[in-house]
Amino acid sequence: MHALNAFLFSNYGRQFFNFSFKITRVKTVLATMSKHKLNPNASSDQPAAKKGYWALGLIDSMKDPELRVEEDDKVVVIKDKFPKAEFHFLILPKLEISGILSLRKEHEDLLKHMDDVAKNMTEKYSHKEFKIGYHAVPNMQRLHLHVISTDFNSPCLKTKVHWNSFTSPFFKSSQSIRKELRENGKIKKMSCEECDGYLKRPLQCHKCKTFPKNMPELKRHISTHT
DNA sequence: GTTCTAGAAC
DNA sequence: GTTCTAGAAC
Repeated sequence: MHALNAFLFSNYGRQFFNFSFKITRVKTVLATMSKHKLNPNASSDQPAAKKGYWALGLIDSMKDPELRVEEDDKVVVIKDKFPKAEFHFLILPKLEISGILSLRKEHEDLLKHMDDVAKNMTEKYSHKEFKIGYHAVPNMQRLHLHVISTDFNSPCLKTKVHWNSFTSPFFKSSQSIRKELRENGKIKKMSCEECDGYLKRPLQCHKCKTFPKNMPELKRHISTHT
């Protein structure tokens, strides 16, 4: 027993566990790859293979009964796994649409339906104010509409990018996306420069003209608005 | 998307 | 010395 303990806490022991941990990760990635059987012909804003297999996480989350809130024949509503506010839902179509850049005229009705489902969710929590929209450049594969309460009170809200992704023009309202699709038949890609500008811009309160100097200060500040 | 952490900022 | 963030790794 002493010998085992000595091994576990020795450098060799640590290295052994590090190694087996890495092997486990490789196995997980391989399992994910075979499970999703990535279709090379599927339309995609940016292939998951290019980003990493974590980008497929939403497709698994849709099936997770722990996260699933409700569904109908066209969409699934889930709780965001790392909510950035007290209420943070995602509405995902059952149809395989990788993201907003894959949207076409034929999806107009689906988007209206997603919007209706979103509004219906907010009515359940009518004491709260919500934002309903899409990230201009999402990291996760599969179209998802964010329904998020504007308290932004959550331990998962940690970084400037988190904040700006919901409070700058990087967050495109469902209304504006639907309008663009209606008028142009597709959604124009936001340039990397424009994205970066929004995501890296200085912190600004979403309700007043306060510019907190860092995240802890921002979180203290926004708590005064509730 | 998150986690981890080096080094910047305080 | 501690807090905070940005960037790499996953």
